[in-house]
Amino acid sequence: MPLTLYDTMAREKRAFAPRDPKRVTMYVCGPTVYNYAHIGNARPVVVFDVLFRVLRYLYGDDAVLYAANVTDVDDKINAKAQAEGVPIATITDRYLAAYNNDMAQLGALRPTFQPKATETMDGIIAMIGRLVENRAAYAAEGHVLFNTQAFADYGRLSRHPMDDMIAGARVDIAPYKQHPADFVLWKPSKPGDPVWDSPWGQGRPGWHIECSAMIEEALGLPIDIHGGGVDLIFPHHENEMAQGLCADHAEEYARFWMHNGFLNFGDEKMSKSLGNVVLAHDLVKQVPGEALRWALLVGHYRAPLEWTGDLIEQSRKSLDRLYGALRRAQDVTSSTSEPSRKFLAAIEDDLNTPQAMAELFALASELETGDAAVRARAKGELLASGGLIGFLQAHPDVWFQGGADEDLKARIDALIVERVTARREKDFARADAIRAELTAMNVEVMDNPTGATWRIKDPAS
RNA sequence: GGCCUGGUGGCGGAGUGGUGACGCAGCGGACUGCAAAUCCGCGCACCCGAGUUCGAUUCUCGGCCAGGCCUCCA
Repeated sequence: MPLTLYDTMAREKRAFAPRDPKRVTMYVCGPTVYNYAHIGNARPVVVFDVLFRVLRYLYGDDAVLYAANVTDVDDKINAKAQAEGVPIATITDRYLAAYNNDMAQLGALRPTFQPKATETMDGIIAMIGRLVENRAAYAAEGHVLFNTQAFADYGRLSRHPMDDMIAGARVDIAPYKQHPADFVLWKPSKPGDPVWDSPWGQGRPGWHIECSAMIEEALGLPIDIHGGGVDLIFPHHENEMAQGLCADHAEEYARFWMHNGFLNFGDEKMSKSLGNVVLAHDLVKQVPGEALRWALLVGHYRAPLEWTGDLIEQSRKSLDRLYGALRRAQDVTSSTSEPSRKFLAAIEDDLNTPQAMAELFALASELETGDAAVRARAKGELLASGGLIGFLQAHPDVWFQGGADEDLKARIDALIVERVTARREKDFARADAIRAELTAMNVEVMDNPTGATWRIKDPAS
């Protein structure tokens, strides 16, 4: 079963084969680090993390090179730095550290490369130079602009015919532009903002050029997969590709273009306990990161996703089901460490995570009801399948303990022991009293023939 | 106005030209000192209209609705 991916350029699913199976390359547009990332920013991170993991599984961990850039030159960063009276690096360092931390909580592996715009400045300037040399760009009034007329395929990715772009109501016509669709590669900085020297005067790069330069530097053209949110198709990816191709007279930029759907925020659906929390940075403090990851993958990556408190609740409960099955099967020894065929087939079909998750539940059922051989296989497949896309790697007890600290756990365990004894002696009044006490501590007791297990009922509250 | 997605049961969400995926919630039963979990079973969904077809939720056309993008903003 080959990996099939939907390619935005072709507008259809295509069988994926890397140019070089020993060197699979992927680039995804990363964050601008001027604030904490909101959960919408986390969607592409998680989606492409799944792809990263699948590629590593298929081609080997060392064969996959994944680059995600960090935009650390930006007006919003400048504004924040000025407001706080600190260098921009203070701002960008702070939010990049938080970003990496938050994304790790969502189970995202660190990309192989995480290039920064500020550290790619030489490459950016060199690339602009080549574009000017190739007559694909021109300097005017301290700006350098990309000459869209020089690139016949401009508009091909986004399917925006040139005429439309001129006819569009929101075209900004600046006097120094040769064509309304031309876009900036280099521009003067505003007073007080950071500047870099260039052959066209002091200034800073435009938004799109940094990605082109980073791809060239970190991976080299053409790359196998380029990812990002749908909102980036135009103009960002269109421009990025135009620059990259024209600078090097290259034929091909990205062999597969992949775009994840937007994450929308339901109007008033957020549950009370979660308020209107939309920052990933805040969410990971209140909800297990794995549940958030589940929520982000519960729909297909290309479909829009409505972000609601209910979605988060359901996601946590779905994981309860899976971890519950594993908890009840702690005495079972896995007989395999490979994902199930059905699971793999689903995930290789353009990352059909909803169907892959359904297979996880099917495996959980087998684990509950099968004979010894079935259970051993099901446990192994459940763990391996879940693990392939970043789930179910915690110990079940830890999942259900919901982050309780050692002191609390000790107190709960003591009560559990006491209650088990009371039940054994048929002192049900005492057993019920202890249950009530535990309930007051937000702990739910689950009896079984040999003793009892427990869980924190709602880690968020 | 242009381009592009999508409209599936109480909710989320796959999929398919012809026996209602899967999860959450709900209902009935088994199990259980109680409870939870688990197990067994239940609900008869596919925006509207026309067409193709023996048969369409699935294909075609039209309509309605929702969402996205249409340049310096990630």
